Amino acid sequence: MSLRIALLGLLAAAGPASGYDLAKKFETSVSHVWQAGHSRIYPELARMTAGGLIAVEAEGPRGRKTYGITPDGEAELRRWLLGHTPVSTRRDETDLQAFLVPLLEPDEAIAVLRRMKDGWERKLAELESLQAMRPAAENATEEWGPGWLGAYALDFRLRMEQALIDWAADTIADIERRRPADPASTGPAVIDMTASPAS
Amino acid sequence: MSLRIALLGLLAAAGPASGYDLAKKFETSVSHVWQAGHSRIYPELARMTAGGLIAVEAEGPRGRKTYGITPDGEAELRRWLLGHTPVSTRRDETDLQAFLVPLLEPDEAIAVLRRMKDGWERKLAELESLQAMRPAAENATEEWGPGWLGAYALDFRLRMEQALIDWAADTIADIERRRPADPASTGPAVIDMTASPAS
DNA sequence: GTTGGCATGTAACCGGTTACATGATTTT
DNA sequence: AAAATCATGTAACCGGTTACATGCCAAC
Repeated sequence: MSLRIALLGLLAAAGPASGYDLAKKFETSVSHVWQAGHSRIYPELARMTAGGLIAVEAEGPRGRKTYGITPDGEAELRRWLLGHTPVSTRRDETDLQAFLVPLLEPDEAIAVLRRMKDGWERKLAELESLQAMRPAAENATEEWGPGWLGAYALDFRLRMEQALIDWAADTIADIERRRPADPASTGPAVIDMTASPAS
Repeated sequence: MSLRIALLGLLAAAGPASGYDLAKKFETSVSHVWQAGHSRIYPELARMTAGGLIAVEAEGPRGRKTYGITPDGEAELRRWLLGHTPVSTRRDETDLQAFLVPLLEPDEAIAVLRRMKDGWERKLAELESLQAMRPAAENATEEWGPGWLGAYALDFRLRMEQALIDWAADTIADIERRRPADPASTGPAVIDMTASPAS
């Protein structure tokens, strides 16, 4: 259902668009928040048209179909936004890596965490440059409205990246603090299972 | 591939277990980080056994099969943890909601954000109580090892929840600041599309 | 006239969820 | 004897990814 909502949201906020347009928006603006390829978008648009949530408003050159949101579609979108309790089915590989990283030797764990941190820092820089690009009007006194779409989400993502970076830094520091000072103990890189034979 | 890694990780950290045991661990300890139902776990265990990553170590009462990780399995796990660059395919409905919330009227948006914040605060409290329950030994001077599994992940999740709560609080404040003071402008609850007809 | 971007779609596959299905053992 | 829990599996469905397939139009 979420792809449907994302599409309705884009049509509501930015006006009529074709499947191609929407796919490109998913690649650019929305990509930090949701991803979808055209191969899922086209069938979904067809189903939504059949369901009366959107309608073909115009047909263009290369078989281009421009879709617009219908009142039914707006109602559906509103219902979701107002009534939907977000079921947070987190399934990010990063979480899993955070969970399993203690299985590695300290030096290895630190190396892995450094790599993760580097990636997040690059991502953060990218998002910050995006934020800097936003027109000043949006940062100032402009009134509430669809133009704001994305500003809060960007802030949201920025905070997430920052939290990830902080976690990595603190975890690296913690491992270094605990690491046995004896260099000989940095032994063979094998998972040690003897310490906890059972749960 | 990630379910496979999660299963290998559990077997490496906590020793041999049955599919049933693993499914229960997914419900409890791992659930904050990764979810999987038994209907995916059993076939995956079968495939991993066929691939030599795990092996049936014992058979119990009700057809119970206890699996243990093999050297090949450990190697696979290590390879993933060391070499895997996390492809962060975030697809959390919360992100989407953050993105679309400006489509609502200020009052509505605030109500939605408050609800989200409440949920995260409950989750945070739950995680904090989990953290408090951890044996003191783990917080002190214990050496690096598989016993640490979960402590960093818990910290990770705590930081995420806190960042979400902060974002919601600041966003609510921002909307309130911008909201037109005139009560009459809190008009019909319809998505206004006139302000931005095209991207 | 050829390259590149516009534009739409389908098919195979993969991983996850929900529901179906069965039966053994232990506890009350 | 009944209920709860242990324990394993399969099937239908759904959503997403990758790859396949086609063709139009504009620019160089």
